[in-house]
Amino acid sequence: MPADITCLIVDDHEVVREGLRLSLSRAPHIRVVGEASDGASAVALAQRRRPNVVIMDVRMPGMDGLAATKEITDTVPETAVLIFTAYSERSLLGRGLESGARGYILKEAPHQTLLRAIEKVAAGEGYVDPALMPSFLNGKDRDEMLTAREREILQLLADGMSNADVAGRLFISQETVKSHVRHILAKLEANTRTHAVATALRTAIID
Amino acid sequence: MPADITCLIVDDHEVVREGLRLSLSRAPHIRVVGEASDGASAVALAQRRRPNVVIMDVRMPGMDGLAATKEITDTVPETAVLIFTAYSERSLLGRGLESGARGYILKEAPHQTLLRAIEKVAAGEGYVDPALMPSFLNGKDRDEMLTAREREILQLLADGMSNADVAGRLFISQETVKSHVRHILAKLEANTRTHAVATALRTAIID
DNA sequence: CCGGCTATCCCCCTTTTGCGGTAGAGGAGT
DNA sequence: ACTCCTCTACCGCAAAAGGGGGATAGCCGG
Repeated sequence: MPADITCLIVDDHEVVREGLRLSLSRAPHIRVVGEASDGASAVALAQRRRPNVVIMDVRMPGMDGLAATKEITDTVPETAVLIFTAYSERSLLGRGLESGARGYILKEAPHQTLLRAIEKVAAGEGYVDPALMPSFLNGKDRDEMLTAREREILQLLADGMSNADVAGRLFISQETVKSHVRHILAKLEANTRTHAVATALRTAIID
Repeated sequence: MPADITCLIVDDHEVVREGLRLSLSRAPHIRVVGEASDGASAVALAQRRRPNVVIMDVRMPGMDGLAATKEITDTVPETAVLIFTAYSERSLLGRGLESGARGYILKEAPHQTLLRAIEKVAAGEGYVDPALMPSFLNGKDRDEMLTAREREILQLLADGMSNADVAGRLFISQETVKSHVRHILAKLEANTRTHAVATALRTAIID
């Protein structure tokens, strides 16, 4: 019989932390050892408590869940991070796993599924929500197709910058920006930069 | 001593419903009489159970929280709707109240605050989360400044349509569309349509 | 060592967008 | 009745964006 699984809850919404606490309290072998409502305190708490699993939201004020995940997996390697997020952020799966997360589960998952995912990642295995597998396998995991540079440019477009503005900001030629934009449009199957930015915001490729 | 407050929970995330159930179970005078995970079943349940209060999320698959709110306040006038949503959707406040909601509270609110809000709306009073009052009073409640037509056009822009496309869709002249777009840009303080769409998506003016 | 990916840059051309000003018709409120 | 707002529509012009074609250099993995 294994020891208890220690668990850290990270989410900026009080009500979600309550819900998680309630769900986890039903599993006798899981113990919640802390809660955080933003990335920075999540990292600090993880380093102090060294839990087996961190249940991590992505969208949070200040340091977001992906940055916090990278920080935690770098400094507390024995801790497994399970990303816990909404369906609309499904395209973060790729970057989530890149940043060191061991699992990825949706907020709409029933709690039995959540408990199984926690056990899996605590045992050193990976877990990906079944609802995400189709898009993952089809390579429709859209943000994976964008390079870091392209995401960076797309982010600036979302802030209303023209090609010239972006070129100035990144110290590159305007022609280069146009080139990147054309690639972004092709990859996101968008006709206009506006459409590309909307798609990216909707699937949380940028924010 | 008043009778119990009956309450319906509407949110598409299992974990949020759990959290609400837990929070509300701590208040002896509040009784949860139902749960729904989308707008349509929320309306059906409200009509059958006729609760004192509906705690309503906004973003949901299918019928959203605003449409459900309008439907409920139209058909079950004795029921008070309390909109319960995330900070990033703060600009929905105006439309929320328009659609008949009697209160508006943020998901990050501590549960005592939530309980107070429930009591207030059950008693026939209004409630607006204090965190939203500054933007409300300053008139920075951005989506209030956009007319219905402008929102409609902005929504189409977000789907990647050109002025000509929008004109065709709405059976109006392209010049008219340009006119609307200029007004939108001015109101949202955006330089480009892309910026306007990004702002609108970020503050949930459109989706 | 070579092929593929990435980032950079350049040309030309057409279409779209943004910005200025202007204005009538209809509705709501005072 | 009068005013304010909204939606509608037009003109012209300068800037920006989109689409096509290229090219070069670095870097990484087979």
